[in-house]
Amino acid sequence: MAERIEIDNFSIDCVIFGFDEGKLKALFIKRNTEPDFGRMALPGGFVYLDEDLEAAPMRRLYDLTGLKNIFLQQVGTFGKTDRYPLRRVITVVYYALVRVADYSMRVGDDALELHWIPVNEVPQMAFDHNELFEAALTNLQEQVHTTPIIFNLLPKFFSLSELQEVYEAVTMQKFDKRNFRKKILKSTIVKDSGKVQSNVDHRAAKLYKFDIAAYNKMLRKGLFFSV
Amino acid sequence: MAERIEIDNFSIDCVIFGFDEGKLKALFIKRNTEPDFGRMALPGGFVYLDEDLEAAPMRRLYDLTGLKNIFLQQVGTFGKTDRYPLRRVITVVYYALVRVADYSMRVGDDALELHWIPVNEVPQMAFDHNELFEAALTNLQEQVHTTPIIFNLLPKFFSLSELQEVYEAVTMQKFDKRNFRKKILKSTIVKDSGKVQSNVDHRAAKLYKFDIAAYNKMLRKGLFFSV
DNA sequence: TCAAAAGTGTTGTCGCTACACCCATGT
DNA sequence: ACATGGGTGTAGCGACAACACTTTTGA
Repeated sequence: MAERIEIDNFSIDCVIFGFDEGKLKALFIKRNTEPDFGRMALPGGFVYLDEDLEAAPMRRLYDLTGLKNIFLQQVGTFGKTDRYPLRRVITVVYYALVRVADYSMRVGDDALELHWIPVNEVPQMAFDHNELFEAALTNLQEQVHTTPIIFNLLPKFFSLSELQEVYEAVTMQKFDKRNFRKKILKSTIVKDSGKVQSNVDHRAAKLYKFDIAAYNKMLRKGLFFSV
Repeated sequence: MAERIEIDNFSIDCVIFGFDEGKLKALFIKRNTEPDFGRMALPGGFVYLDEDLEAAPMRRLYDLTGLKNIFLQQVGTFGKTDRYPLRRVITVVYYALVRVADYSMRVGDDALELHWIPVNEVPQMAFDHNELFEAALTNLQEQVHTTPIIFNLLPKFFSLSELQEVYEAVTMQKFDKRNFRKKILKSTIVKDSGKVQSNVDHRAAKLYKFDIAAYNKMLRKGLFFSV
């Protein structure tokens, strides 16, 4: 295969969110090249000339995590002339939602260190990456109210308590257990899977799954989901 | 001044919205070069290497309309490899909201024809511009529910009926007059200007103005505006 | 039997919707 | 006087928030 050409003033950066140990976390890399050697940064890279824009973050994500077909959302494009010190680079920011259980840590060709960090503990990053990260988090928090993307952070089968925990982690609010369950069940976007938890040392919870058909039908009728 | 360098695989396109004759319209150009000669298209252009990203749509808008400091919102970035026939071009879409009364039609260097067209009558456009336009319109319709950007479409002083008309044009819904007025006045985001309409052949309406200070205070208290 | 989390209803309040008539002004 | 849009209040209903105890299960 011929060498592919990168568009060298045009990049993508990814904020990879995952839900783990009751917290919303994101995946960062530790830079091993100048500039900003040793600083944390968002995983990113340049877009190939013959590659669709959305294919670039997909490719980067696959390289880093081994995951395919994960949920990706475009956040925005950042293009101040001085945002990258070496030359003019415009970047498109995406966020991904992954099920941490499915994830298998990889180390790419460049032997990057990877770190999952809770979203309220992210360090000072390279370049303008803190700004990019905040934009992604804000976008996620807005989306979550009107769209059921949060299911991308959960395994296929989940309890209502787990669902509530994810919502609480993302929105940074607490919800009342009874009201939360009423709202979710009334919306019909989840359905009983018939399964229950196993290997828990207390009463096993019922497991539900996301009902995408019911959700789409709801949207077509002009209703919106909201938590 | 030295010739400025364009990044020739990176452009911006603008959807310029205005409110006129009770309708939401947008400004289109008729292409006078190949490819797609004679087709309607969104006004756009390439980004200069030494120009901040947001400066590019501002510049284009000034060239076309003579307006500065107008409201601009980034919608998204489109980058399929085949979206532009001549070569790989990634484009960032913005929309602008203008007061049509302030607008003075200009014809640029390239003697482009400009047309204001109601948003439900837009023709088949060049390239993927219909898709870009739909993305902008959808974004505007979503924003309008949570943010008072719609005031950018109105003159400084406006009646509540005019405000209602704009909301109806943008959201494509009808509102009840009494309920609408209650909601707007309760929100405190408009205040009485003391003025009234003149040159109308019926009872003159009170004129209001947008109260940005009250709006910001409202946001800080964690409330959201919604129509 | 204890610990730990699952699961479950009711009441009050507030906000939204639906709805029709009189008022002021210019011609 | 008439035509045109400006301006106003209420009642019913549905959605949401607040709130605490019993049940199941495994250790």
